[in-house]
Amino acid sequence: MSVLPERGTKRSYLPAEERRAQILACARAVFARRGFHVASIAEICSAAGIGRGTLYQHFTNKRDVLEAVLEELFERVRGVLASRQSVAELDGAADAPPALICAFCATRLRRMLDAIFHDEASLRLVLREARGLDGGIDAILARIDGLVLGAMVTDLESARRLGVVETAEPELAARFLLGGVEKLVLDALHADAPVDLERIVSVVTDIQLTGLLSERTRAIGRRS
Amino acid sequence: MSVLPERGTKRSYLPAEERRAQILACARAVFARRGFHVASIAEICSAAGIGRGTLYQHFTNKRDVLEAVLEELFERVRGVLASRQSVAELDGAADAPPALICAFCATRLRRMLDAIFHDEASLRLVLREARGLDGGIDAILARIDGLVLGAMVTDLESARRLGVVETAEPELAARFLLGGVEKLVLDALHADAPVDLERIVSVVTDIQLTGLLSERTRAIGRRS
Amino acid sequence: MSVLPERGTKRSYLPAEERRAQILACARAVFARRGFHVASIAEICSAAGIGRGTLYQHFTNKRDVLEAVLEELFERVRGVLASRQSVAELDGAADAPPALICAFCATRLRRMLDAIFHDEASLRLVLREARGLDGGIDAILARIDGLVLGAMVTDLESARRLGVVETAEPELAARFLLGGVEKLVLDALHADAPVDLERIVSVVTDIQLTGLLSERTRAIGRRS
Amino acid sequence: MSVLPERGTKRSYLPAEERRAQILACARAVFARRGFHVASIAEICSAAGIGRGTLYQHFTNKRDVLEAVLEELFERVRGVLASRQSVAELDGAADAPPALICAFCATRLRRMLDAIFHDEASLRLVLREARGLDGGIDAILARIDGLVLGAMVTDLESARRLGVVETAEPELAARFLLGGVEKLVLDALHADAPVDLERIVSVVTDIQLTGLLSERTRAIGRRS
DNA sequence: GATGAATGAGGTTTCATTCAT
DNA sequence: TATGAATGAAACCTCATTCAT
Repeated sequence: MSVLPERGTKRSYLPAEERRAQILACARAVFARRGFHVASIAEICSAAGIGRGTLYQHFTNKRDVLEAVLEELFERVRGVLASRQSVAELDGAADAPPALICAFCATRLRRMLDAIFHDEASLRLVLREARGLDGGIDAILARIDGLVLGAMVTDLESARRLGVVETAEPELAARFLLGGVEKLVLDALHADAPVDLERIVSVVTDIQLTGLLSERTRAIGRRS
Repeated sequence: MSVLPERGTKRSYLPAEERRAQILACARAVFARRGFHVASIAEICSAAGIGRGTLYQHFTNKRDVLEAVLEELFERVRGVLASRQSVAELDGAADAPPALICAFCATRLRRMLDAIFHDEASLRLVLREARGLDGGIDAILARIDGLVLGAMVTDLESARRLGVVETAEPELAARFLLGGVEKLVLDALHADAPVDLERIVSVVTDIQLTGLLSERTRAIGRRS
Repeated sequence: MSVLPERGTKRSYLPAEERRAQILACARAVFARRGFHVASIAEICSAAGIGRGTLYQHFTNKRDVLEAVLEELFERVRGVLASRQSVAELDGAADAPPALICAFCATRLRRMLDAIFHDEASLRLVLREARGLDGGIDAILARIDGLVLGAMVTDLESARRLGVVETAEPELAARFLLGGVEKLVLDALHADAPVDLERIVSVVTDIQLTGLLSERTRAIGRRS
Repeated sequence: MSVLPERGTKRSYLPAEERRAQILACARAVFARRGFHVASIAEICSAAGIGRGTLYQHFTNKRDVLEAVLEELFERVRGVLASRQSVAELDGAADAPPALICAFCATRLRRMLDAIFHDEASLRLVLREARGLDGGIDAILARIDGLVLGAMVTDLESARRLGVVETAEPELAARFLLGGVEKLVLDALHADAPVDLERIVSVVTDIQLTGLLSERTRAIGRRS
């Protein structure tokens, strides 16, 4: 992850833009691996192969660095969401069988999450970075969350309009789903297991759409 | 939350046991409010109305204090779970209508979560405390998580044996549910809104058991 | 000036009050010798024979230390001025010969300046410490100045009421005198010469009271 | 005060001589406004509209910049003093009335001070710049002081030879006068009031020449 | 048991100065 | 000649921990 300069060179010169981006990349990795508080500026700088002072020519603060990392992530997520096709445009969904719908939803969810969970670093950052730091960090994390939830809610409402799902509280349902996925991902991270987003998403979509009740029990419900 | 000594007394003497418990109570509050890294020993001590040195007669470390707080929580959760009635013992469940089952599950889940979410402090602690600190903290958090998940999995398997639910992956399902609840609780905390655990649990149980799909779509599924 | 702990002792314990006073004494010396910006906290601490952290248990800031030093000086000057006898009470002054009056004024001025110029350290501090630091430093320096000027103005006005002096602008006259003394003292300090306050004050008082004009020229003035 | 390059030009090329002079002008302003320690190289450079590296092609040091600024000032003062008419050449002074002499002295003093206090920047620089920096800065400030004091002493001695003034210690008298003026100017600066050098000089000259004693008291002196 | 003064490692941040372009 | 990216020494400050009282 770290981008060290060529061996033997004392200094490496980069245009400000590039240097900033490089620092951001290293910072993301370090923050993700160690957490904001434990990570030190020195760590980030040595990961980037630069002196400590250099970092401060591009960022005013340690917090500013984290903010920039998250801002970048925010932009990426926004970009991905903006370029998605609207569910509403899908015709014929109303008459599709459940299995097909599940598959479609899973894929669609997967795509979106890929934007956030683009790399393990971003993922760890968003999921477990200590909230409660002063300044804009909470706000950005909230904005990212809002972006994702908003997209999910939009989808749910479109689906409801198509008659595919029924839910009185799309907000809650979206949050619930997202929370469930996050937990599964976190646990995988925590166990140092590879994150099989594909499988997680498909299982989770299935549960949320179909529900856990057995067909037998449902039948009892329909009878009464 | 802080347990200050009587006014006017310079020093207050307490038997070791009590003092330890008192410190723990204050520490839980402070850690919850500020997070492990941001909270300072001084903060905890002044909340407890004691000198900084006193804390070190009962704990070896800042980390040790957090560990003790979590250990205490762990014991409480274990106690609650140990005293629960087994689902397996419930007869007649197999023929109950879905609505009744949902209500039952919701209540049961609610009871368990109450143990962890006993007070806002415990709750914030478990949900957002930065993982990744060296030492036993991760382990304890994992043990608490395991306790809860274990209970949920046991319930799910009992229910499956009764023919009430169908799930190939009770582990995943349990984690998913727990994650969803946690997210909803966290978001409420984060918005400084009161945590309406009652409502959260009931909505969430409903979604997970019944699923979001409309009856119309399900019918299509049954036809094919 | 530095108050080092006994040799061989690792730590020396002092009641907060005393430690604070000791640090202040050392800080005054160091600030005086090196100037606020050049002086470092480390310097002050090693002069006081304490660790760097100890200083920060008594002061919040480097600036706070300087402020405290100056505040102390302010209080000392105020005390001295408060205990002075009023000029107005002196009877018979109206008919005293000029030489006597000069001597009296010189002594009185000397007493007052002794309070400020109590030691070389205070003196250097007040006279040449960089003004323009944010915070209360300017204000305290101004208050000290005001104290001294106020006392001088009061004296001048009493003297005028007694018919001993004539001046339309006691404010200006006082500032002028004080400025003149300060310059002479500064120059002495600067040349590393001992500051003969006795002589400076007497010469300066003489010039300001009597004036430089020759008796011959004055006579011309009286004639016309 | 800053001499910015033409708008739209990325780089502006100047012959070394001019660039140096331009930097000096900006540096004088910045040092005056902020003080040597607080002023930063970056500040000076951005005031001059140049890159930080450029400054180091004309000066070796931050200190070197201040030295150059002061050296320039020194030369200007020397020039002004060199072109003054000698007091000794003035005839008839011996029989002039005191008021006329005061007026003459005030004007003459005013002229000289104008050279130093040419602009507010120079003035602040000379009066309050922290002494005690290693290197030649103290020396230059002392040389400037010496220049002015020398001129004043010469004047005083000429006047004494003409019988206009009486003073055993022209050195002290000159310093005293200069100190008094400086204080008044500093206080005005400090209060952000405009510096009315005209008035300051005339009041101060009057006090120093005539003295504060009332005519009544003087008469007592003459009698005895 | 309790205290709070003392400590210093360790972190962040600044800024004069260098140097490749 | 001009630039501004890079540097790292050095400063300030925090705070968990120790220890004499």
